[in-house]
Amino acid sequence: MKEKLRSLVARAVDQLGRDGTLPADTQVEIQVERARDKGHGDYAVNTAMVLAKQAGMKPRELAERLVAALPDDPGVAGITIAGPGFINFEITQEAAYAAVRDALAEGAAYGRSKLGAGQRINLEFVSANPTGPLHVGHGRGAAFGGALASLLAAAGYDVHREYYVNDAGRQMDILATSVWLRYLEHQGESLRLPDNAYRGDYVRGIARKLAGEKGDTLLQPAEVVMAELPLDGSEGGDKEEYIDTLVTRCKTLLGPEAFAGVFQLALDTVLEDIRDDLAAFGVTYDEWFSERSLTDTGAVERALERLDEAGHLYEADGAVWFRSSAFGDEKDRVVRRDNGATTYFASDIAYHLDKLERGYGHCIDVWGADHHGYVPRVHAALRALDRDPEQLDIRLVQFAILYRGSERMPMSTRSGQFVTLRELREDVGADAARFFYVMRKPEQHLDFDLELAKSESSDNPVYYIQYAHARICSVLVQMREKGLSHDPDNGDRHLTRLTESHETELVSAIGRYPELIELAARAREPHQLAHYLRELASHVHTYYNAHQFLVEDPDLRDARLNLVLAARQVIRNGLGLLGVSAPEAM
RNA sequence: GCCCCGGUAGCUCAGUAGGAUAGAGCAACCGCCUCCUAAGCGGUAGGUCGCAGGUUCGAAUCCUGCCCGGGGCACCA
Repeated sequence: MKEKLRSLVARAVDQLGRDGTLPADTQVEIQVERARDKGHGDYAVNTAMVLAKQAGMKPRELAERLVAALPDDPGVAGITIAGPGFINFEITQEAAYAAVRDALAEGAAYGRSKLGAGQRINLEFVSANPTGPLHVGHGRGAAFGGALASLLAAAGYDVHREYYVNDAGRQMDILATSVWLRYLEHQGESLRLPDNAYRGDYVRGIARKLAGEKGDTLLQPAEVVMAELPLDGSEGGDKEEYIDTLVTRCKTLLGPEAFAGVFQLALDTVLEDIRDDLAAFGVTYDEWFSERSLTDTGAVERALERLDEAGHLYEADGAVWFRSSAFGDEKDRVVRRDNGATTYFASDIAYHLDKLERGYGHCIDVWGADHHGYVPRVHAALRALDRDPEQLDIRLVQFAILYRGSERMPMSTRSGQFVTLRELREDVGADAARFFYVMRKPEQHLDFDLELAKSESSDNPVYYIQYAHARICSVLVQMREKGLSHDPDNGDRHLTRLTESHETELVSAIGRYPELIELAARAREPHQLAHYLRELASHVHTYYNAHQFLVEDPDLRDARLNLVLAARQVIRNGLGLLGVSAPEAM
């Protein structure tokens, strides 16, 4: 309907261009909006106000000319000019009921759009280091990314969900070392855990697994392992230097092969945990992309060569630097350290180049807000490689802070006292967790109230929406118990019986769903869907309280059932995109 | 110091590429279950949209400056 109105107005503008009211080559983006106020009809167009200046006449006057030039359309019931020069359209009941018809006919496909036209999008999200279980901060990225992926897919994009696995580098070495130290403990050695070691319980778990597989073959006396180390941070030394020394010693004592074994066991265990965790959260991936593979295949070296050939690399202080400041970054960045190893940033350049070369014209990265300083350098790298930085859309997601009542929950992976995503799921349930995470726009800090998420009350928006769905299901159960049946075709023939204000509003809300999918997808804002669903549920509850659906009159009854079943379909579809279930009963 | 995000009702937040009288939920107060699940509904009350300028037919929305809160500024990942 929105599109139809747009084309009607476009034709009117052309017409005025031909008769000289407007400049002949007038170009304007015609904005058709849902009227916020019922008194303003169903749709509003502001074109007259936008073009008033060019036309050299008052907005209302131009609006009148436009209206006069509008072609007739059977879906339009009335046109009025209001306010400063809005053209308000009222659509016919028949056109409005089409939403109910479509929702029932299209079912799960209702709301799907061709907006994306099959364009391939690579959506990378979570990508947490596999150094431990996901915590609640990652949960927001998972819920947001998962919902955005579904939303974009519903809007007609070909979405590829990807997790970038940081399976190389220092942090993973530290994890492997931490596992080995716990293993030594498990074998009866007593030693002091470094400040910077990973100390969560899961490390002990991996250590036990290691002991189970390797027995005491990896055992070394604690005195040897801990001999002549520098001072640790808490001892007045440098904790980074301390842990690095220990990592090096670990590699030496174990030998490259055994160390690689410990490393791999730690990686596989943690990654499997993450994968299971996300799957239970309703988030799945098309690809788990290994950072290490970029080094193994030489992709990192190739990327650096390309930068070098283009003259964007230079040496200083024994390291190789990328001249990112020439491409909008605040300073240059190291891509190869003085010890010869490439940096994480170098891998990231290769990774993003790889994504583009795999044929994704558009890439979306979902990052934690703490990585925002990293954005300019990645864009700089793409620019330096003659790629359009617009192709990489980086969405930053702010922190989620957990509260239990008024108590703020602490979080720190290193100390091991974080609240894991798994714990959160088990506490409040996956449905509530996913909804709460996407309810707020991503730029907004999220106060996640555990008590509220768990409460089975009207305070809780998840249950409110799910309840609307369950109530409709329950009506059908009641219907059968009363020995009645529903004839959808008959209902369809009598949709015009739905004239109550509660009914027309619900019809209108259902009709808005496809528009909302496009809007939310375009803006990459799943929270719009969450808010819409709350509104839709509100219409359902209001209607439910105001009117009986299972009335005597079979025509009216069938029509009402068509309406609420259409609403149920939209709730189901919408919740599905957010990864929230739509229970039949509660 | 520089960069990013936020500042809208007592609280938590929406506000759809600047649009008509700024909206929800919670909390507060008043009502509604012999009737399809009260995990619900109706009503009342609640606002200098952080502050000051600017842009224009029109600004919570765009621009500039300032104030407050959160985060980030590694040869870590």
